[in-house]
Amino acid sequence: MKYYTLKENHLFSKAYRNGQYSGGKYISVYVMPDYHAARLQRANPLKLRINRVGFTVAKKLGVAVVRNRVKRILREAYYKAWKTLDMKTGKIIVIAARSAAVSVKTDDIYKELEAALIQLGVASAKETENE
RNA sequence: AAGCUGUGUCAGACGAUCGCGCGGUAUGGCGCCGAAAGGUAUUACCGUGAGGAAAGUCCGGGCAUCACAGGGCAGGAUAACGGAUAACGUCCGCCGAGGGUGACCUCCGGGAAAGUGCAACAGAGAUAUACCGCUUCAAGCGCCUCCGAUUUUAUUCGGAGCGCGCUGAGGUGUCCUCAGAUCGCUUUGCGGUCUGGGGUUCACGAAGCAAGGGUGGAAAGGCGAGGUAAGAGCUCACCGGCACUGAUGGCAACAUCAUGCAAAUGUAAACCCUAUCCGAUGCAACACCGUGUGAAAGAAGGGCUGCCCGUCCGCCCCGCAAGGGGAUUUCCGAGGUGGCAAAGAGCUGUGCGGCAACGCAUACGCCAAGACAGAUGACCGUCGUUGACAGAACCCGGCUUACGACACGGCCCGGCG
RNA sequence: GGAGAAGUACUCAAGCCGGUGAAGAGGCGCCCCUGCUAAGGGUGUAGGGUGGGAAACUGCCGCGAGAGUUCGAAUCUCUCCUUCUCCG
Repeated sequence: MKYYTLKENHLFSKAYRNGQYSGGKYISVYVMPDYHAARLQRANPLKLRINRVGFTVAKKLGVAVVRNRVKRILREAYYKAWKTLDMKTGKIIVIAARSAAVSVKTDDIYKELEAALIQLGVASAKETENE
């Protein structure tokens, strides 16, 4: 388990209202601190401290098949970021798709997500530290 | 070959890497989150993992709850006929009507001789009429013919005619023309939209008739002959229509033939009538757990949740009383678990029955998605390149809508034999 | 997921138990008022497509879309599309 899915609607609206924002051509990213991070860490059997992530795809983008596909690509991009970058934990992250994201590949989404996460101070590249 | 038409099948495949949901086995944990109920990893392996429409939510069921055998009213649905089905507004067959050269397709396709309503405008008249018209009779006028009188004749007067033609004022419409208002411009005249005046033409006595005229979606069937004062299904032939008439064929709708009839505008996707069917609410139902020392009603009522009847439950106990106790009913309740997935109105093959929908029998045949921010993706290679519409949410049967490719049958046209 | 409601001109809308021309208001144009503007008053066009005409004017289509019933549909019936509301 690499993240908890964010379910509560009030947390989504709180993230939109109070969170730090970074937007690109395909996605928008909102980040705010998770006040329940300590309790969730204790609840986790492995005592890991992980993020809560929400993926948002508006109905405007298309029918259910298209929306599901976009959501999968966003999730794939987050997995890749978790593996390759040095991520901070105990955050609430909301990743929202824009209409341009319907017809692009994973690499393009990932590049934008990486840039946004670094800009917001959530992640830093591992490779640069090693070099 | 092109076009059209009907039916059926598939829904890209294989391989490599990374990754996801669920189930099982092993591993691991016995902690943590929560008031409680309850929830929970990690890793490895194995199995499994969206559709023909999963969609629209338009019908029909299953299932669940409402204490419920039943009856009536209201309300709703369906509508040729026969079958299929758990059921249906679905499917099959068939009948009738309509469309197409044809294969074939389409039809909310009962009743307007039970009743009510509606049918604008136009038109003389809209479910019954008589404006024009045609014919007869009568009045007046004119003409014609005949007779009589007068007169030399012409002429004049009177009478007669199943003889011929015409019809005063007022009001209405048509056409022409004039004036005014207003608008436009190719601006001092034309055109458009209105209002008013004048002139011209035609018709208006009674009875009969409904052929002809034009209006309209619709004017008491069409056409020809006879018939008549003029006419008319008034009569007849042919065609058409109707029938709770008969015969034949068909289970039936119906078809054909015979016989009879002249009452018959359209509209029931207007009310309505007839026949058949339907309790309501939907998995956000509902059950259980948990939580509140919850709230309300309270000896009246409650209840299938539109109404009425029936049925059922309750209307109790202590006490002289005040009062107390218990029963009953209703409502709220964050959250969790179940409902929920595996197997049934299932699929496939074969045999039999049936025109078919489908049914019966059989195989030691096949089948295991299931969440709760909601699981199938990314990238690379090969197959010649590209894959349309599109994501299960309690479960089934249909319908409708969206849409790619392929196969098979058939029709039409042209050519050849 | 389920249950409903509505769609008429640029906007708000009436008409929706069928009948000639689809009300009305705002907005918009013009005039008056003012040195100018706003406000106010008066007045006019009422929107779109297409055909005739020089223009005034006028024919046809058009009430979310498409079929059907009817002589005739904004209105009745069916199927789609869009928007909104409620249940949690």
